[in-house]
Amino acid sequence: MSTICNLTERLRQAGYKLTPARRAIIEVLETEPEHLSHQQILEEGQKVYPKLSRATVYRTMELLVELQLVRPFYLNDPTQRFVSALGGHHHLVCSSCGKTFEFEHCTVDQLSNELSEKYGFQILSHLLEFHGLCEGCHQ
Amino acid sequence: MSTICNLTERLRQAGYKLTPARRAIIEVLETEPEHLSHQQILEEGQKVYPKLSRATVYRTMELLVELQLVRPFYLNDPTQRFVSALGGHHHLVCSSCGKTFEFEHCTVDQLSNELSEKYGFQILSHLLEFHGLCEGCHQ
DNA sequence: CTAGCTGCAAAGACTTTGCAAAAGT
DNA sequence: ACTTTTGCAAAGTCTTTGCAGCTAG
Repeated sequence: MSTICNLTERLRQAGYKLTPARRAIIEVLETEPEHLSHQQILEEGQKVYPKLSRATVYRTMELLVELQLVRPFYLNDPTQRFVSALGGHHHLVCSSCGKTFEFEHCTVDQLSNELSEKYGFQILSHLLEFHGLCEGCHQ
Repeated sequence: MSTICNLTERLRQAGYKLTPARRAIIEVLETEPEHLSHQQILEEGQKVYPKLSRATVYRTMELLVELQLVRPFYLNDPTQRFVSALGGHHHLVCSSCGKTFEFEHCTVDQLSNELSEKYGFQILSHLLEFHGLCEGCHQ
C-alpha cells in the first residue's frame, strides 16, 4: 500500500502492542499491491507468520480503519478491500469482465478544496472510479 | 433512482418477464432515494407486493447489474447498495460518523474523455467519493 | 402451453464474538 | 506482573442455491 508510512510507528504511538501477527499484517500491507481483501491479507500474512489467524486479520484491519490508517472500499464484487486512508485512488473498472486499471493523473484537487470549504469537511482521501466497458468487452 | 429510466422497458426488451415481484422492485428503485441496500429494497418492495421474497430481491438486483442498468457500490459499511449504472455519483463521506452528503457539481468530464481515449474504455458512469471528517467530527 | 420465475428453506460464505492461553510492555 | 492480544471454535449475519409449484407471454 504505497502511500502508507509507518504503520508500525502509528500503532505504537497510539498505545497498541506490536505483536508478530500485527507485524506480519503490516508487512503485507506495505509490500503488496493495493486492493487487498481479508482473505488475501490472511494468505500473504501466513507466509510471513504461519500462526496468523483469520480473526486476527479482521480485528487488526478494523483497528487500522479506526485509527484512520486504511480505508475499506469495494470493487465490483462484494469483497471488502483496503486502501490507504490518505491520498487518492483512481480506478477504471470494467463492468463486464471486472478488470481494473489504475491511473495517476487526477484533476479533483480544486474540487476537493471547494467542497472542503463549502461543507466544513477535512478531506483526507478520495476515490474516483470510472465504470464502463473495456476495449475487449465493448466489441 | 433518479437517473434510471424505463427499467421496465429495458427488461422487456431483453426478453425477461415482467412479474409482480420485478415490478415491485422497479417501483422501489424508481421512487426511493439512491443508495438502497438489498434489505431496504426488500422492505420497501413488500409494502407494494407483500409476497416479495429476499431471494428474489437478490436475483433481480443481480439481473439488473448484469444488464448494466444498476451498479453495486458501498459506503462506509459492508452493505452492498445500488446506484444507476449511468452518470455520476458524488459523495462526501465522514469516516468517523459515516454521514454522507451528495454534491452535484463535478469536474471529471474532461478526465473521463482522456481516459476513455487512452484506455479504449467506453465509460458509462463514475463514482467520486471524498473521505474525511465532517465539521462535527474533526473538532 | 412452456420456459422462466417465485417463495421457501436449507446450504454456503463471510464476519464477529467468547474465552482461556500466550506474549508485549 | 498485568493487560492486551491471540487462536480456536462457535455463533451470527448475509448471500446463494435447489426445488416444486406458479405464471407471464
